[in-house]
Amino acid sequence: MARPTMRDVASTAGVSLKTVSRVVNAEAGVRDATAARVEAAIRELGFARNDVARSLRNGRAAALGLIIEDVANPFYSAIARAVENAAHARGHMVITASCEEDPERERDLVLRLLRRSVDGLIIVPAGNDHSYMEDELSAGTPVVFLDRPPRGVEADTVLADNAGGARAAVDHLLAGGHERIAFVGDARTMYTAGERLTGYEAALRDAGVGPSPELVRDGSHNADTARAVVGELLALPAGRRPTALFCANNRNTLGALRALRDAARAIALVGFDDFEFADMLATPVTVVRQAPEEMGRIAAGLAYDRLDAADAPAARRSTIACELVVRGSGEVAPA
Amino acid sequence: MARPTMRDVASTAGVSLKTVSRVVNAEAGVRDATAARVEAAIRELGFARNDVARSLRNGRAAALGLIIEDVANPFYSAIARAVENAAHARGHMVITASCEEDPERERDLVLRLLRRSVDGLIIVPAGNDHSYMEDELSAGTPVVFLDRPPRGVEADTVLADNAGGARAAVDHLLAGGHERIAFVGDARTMYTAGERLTGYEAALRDAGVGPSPELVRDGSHNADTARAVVGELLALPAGRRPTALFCANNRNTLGALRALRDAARAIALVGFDDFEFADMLATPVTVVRQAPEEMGRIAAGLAYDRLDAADAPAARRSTIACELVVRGSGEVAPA
DNA sequence: GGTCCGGTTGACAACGTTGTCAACCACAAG
DNA sequence: CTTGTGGTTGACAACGTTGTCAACCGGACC
Repeated sequence: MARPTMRDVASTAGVSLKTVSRVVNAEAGVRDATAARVEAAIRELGFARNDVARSLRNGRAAALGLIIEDVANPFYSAIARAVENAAHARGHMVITASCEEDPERERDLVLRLLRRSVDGLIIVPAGNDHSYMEDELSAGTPVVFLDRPPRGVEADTVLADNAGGARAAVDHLLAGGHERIAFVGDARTMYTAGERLTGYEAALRDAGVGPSPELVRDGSHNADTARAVVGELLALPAGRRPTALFCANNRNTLGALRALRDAARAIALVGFDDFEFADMLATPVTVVRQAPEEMGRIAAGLAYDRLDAADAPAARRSTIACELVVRGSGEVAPA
Repeated sequence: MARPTMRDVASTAGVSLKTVSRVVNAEAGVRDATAARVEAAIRELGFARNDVARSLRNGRAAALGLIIEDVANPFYSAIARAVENAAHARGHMVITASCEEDPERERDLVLRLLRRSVDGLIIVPAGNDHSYMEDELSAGTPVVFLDRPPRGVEADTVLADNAGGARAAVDHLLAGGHERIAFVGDARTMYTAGERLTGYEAALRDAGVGPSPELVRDGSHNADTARAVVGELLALPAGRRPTALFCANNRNTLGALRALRDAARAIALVGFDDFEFADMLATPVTVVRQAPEEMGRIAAGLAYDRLDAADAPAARRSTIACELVVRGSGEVAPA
């Protein structure tokens, strides 16, 4: 036989379809003897409930949708893991999708997940306008924005304290006597990059260090471009050359470290976002640690809260502190 | 209104439900004028097809299930990414789940995914007996085992050349003049660890180097235990101490490197599985590179092949070569 | 004018489950 | 003996879609 259904189990056990459903879902009100007959039939046929039909019937897929930039980036895979843990605790599954900073693809993935009736959606947004999901939001589907806030709609949001973390990093370098501190990161139009750049600028301003446009390199999104950018910075004449680097995310940190190795230079460096081998480099890398697991956990919590809530709570925003982890690279003295 | 259905669109457009279905699925045989009316109604109501109902109707969820050990491990997240790419090309989504080496959980996740009618299942197995999925296999659901073979059933399998890679690593160390080469890895009951240990033993035997049980440490599954194990090895008296380490996976490599740093020692080391910062350590790390992206891509390909095939092909097995990447740590001379 | 034809459209059932409600039974109480 | 009660059980509709088949239409042909 193909795949047995409750109907098949019912006829084998000599009961009605509904009674099988009751047994399968452990509902009360079935006589023990009847339940035993049904269970025997289930084992005999190797029956397994069809969860697609179940989802259709009750309108929920028992799943969370997760849209991130790229699962292969450790920051996002840590988030994915945390979300999965939360979902698993509910007996839910996670449908993960990478949108690669493409707003078009983000939108496509969001709509596809909603068409599948996910119970909630956690999304690291790539786009600049999320008004397209207004309908779903007001329809009550829990949507949580992670790492970056939504634009054009109100929704639960979980952010790192990007500006605070950046400020701590730059303050740390300033305290070490640095003044020519370069910023190496993504375009400031990208939310986290913008916030980190803002924190960088604020720290410099508060320290009375004038801005130096030449040292602000906001436009590199991967390790290769960061490597090239830092190569350029190192090639500047001595008086204009930075004595320290602030790298705004893990891709840029990697690229910058490669450039320093290429040039056999060891200038001060603080990276935003920790990484597993940070303590293993010749000069262990000082970083601003984010807490991706915690961010993922909290985001899932907000989604489930909203799912459970009788009335729709107002949009909530949670900001997670970052922590400066001093390891050595940030403590290199100015040249 | 709640969420509009085709029925709503139909009554708005003044056509039948079926005609809406035809337009939504871009089926031929609808007059242009009619299609235009339907499309207008779709836009007016903000209709989106319910894919759960669609999946129920045609028996396929348009999704791939992926079971791995842990998304947060870069080896697995690279696989996840490759599988997602293949699925995306088909308009499919991926449901990813981590089973943490727990056979119980593996089984639970497999059954849950099958209950959701996934089109295919790609699984890095934790268990020792997969006969429980025989029914599904013979029912035609494509199941591909990745990184480790199934036991108790026949199914498509994609493996790395573990023994060959290990042999290449140990040959390389032997060629460098090492004889006391330690093995640091998981329990040999775990497939990949067993194969790598076999390759290690074969290489030593072929080189005429007698076995040294003291140097075979098969039992550490994470960085911390590997660190402790290597600490013990380094504490052996000079004549018994290894002059080189072969670390059987990325967790063990990390732990071993930490132990070497702790002891401020630099003995030769080759790791199985590459990692992003391997070239950035004080002594760049020589590794046997696996190709997780390729493994994931091929696994997804096998699953889709089987899905498309008219008749069920026999179980296929694909073995992916590994490549020795020489960077420095494997070329440290014996003490 | 009748017939056939291709293109277009719609009625209906089905996918497998769960919620609603009514029916049924044995037994106790009046 | 009748009525009520609580515990079991089942019939039926519904979730929203798609496959099957029949009906319908206008025009070309005899």
